[in-house]
Amino acid sequence: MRTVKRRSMCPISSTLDILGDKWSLLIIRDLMFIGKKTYGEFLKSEESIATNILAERLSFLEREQIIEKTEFPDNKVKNLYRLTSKGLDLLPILLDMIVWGDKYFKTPAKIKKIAENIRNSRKEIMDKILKKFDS
Amino acid sequence: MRTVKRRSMCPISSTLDILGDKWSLLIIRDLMFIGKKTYGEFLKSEESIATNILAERLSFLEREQIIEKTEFPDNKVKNLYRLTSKGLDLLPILLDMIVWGDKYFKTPAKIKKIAENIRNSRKEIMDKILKKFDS
DNA sequence: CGTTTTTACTTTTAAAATGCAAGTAAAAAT
DNA sequence: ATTTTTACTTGCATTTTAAAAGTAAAAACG
Repeated sequence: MRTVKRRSMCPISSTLDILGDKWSLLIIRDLMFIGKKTYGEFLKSEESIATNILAERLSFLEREQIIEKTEFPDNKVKNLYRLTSKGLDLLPILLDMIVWGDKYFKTPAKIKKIAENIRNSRKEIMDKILKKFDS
Repeated sequence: MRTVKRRSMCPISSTLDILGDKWSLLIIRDLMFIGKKTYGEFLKSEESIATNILAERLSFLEREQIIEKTEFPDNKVKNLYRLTSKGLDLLPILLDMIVWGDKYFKTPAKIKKIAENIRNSRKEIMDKILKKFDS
């Protein structure tokens, strides 16, 4: 089981201790923006995460209380993952990454529009996305 | 030599293709907030990066044009690293990580104040930091 | 009701990345 | 002339990641 050792008291360092890898924030992206909720859906993402890595990351993020796992209604084999408030608080970081990534990489026109929208109306976009997760 | 393969056209994924590890953003933190500029200074950071990893990351970030290396004035053996505008554009991400990390980890009082300051006056703080790098 | 399919993993093994310690080479300081 | 500083590189062990195959229980199907 993966354990977390904080390398220092620095908040940036500690954030990276948990999220500093190539996959964790993609899972959170899928939950935050794409509406994915199950293991099988995460597995189908374009970036092709390996199944053992996905399993390890999901259980780690759950242990860190960034996501939580619940049962799917009327189905005992399917599980439903969702962001906790701690996970939802990562929204600003993801939005900044969209803006930065869009500026320095070639992206589809659709994404360019989203990035511009974030640059112009960050607060409104944040509220709109968070509203979807109101419980 | 480390090469970058984009896993997808997603800007978040592409950002992580470059910065999705435990060290790169700490080097950028040292440049952005701590005023470090040389190999030896980065090496002394509290998080104890290994010397070969530091060397690899510096050359990778240079190749990605996030930092640039110049000669130290009046010293042929010392090098001076600095952020490019592409590197400076990572400031929002780092600020968000300070806020998130501070919220969910125990941090020194000094950092708590900085995090609150970022939450209340994000724009002003950004301008202030960027002004230091005006060239 | 029996068989197939779906779902969510786990296991195995190979490859790559990271970490640690020691070594190097040129310039600067003494 | 010798020592120290600076910026790395090299070799090797350990850890992490990746790819592929396997498992087990529930659900769907005929």
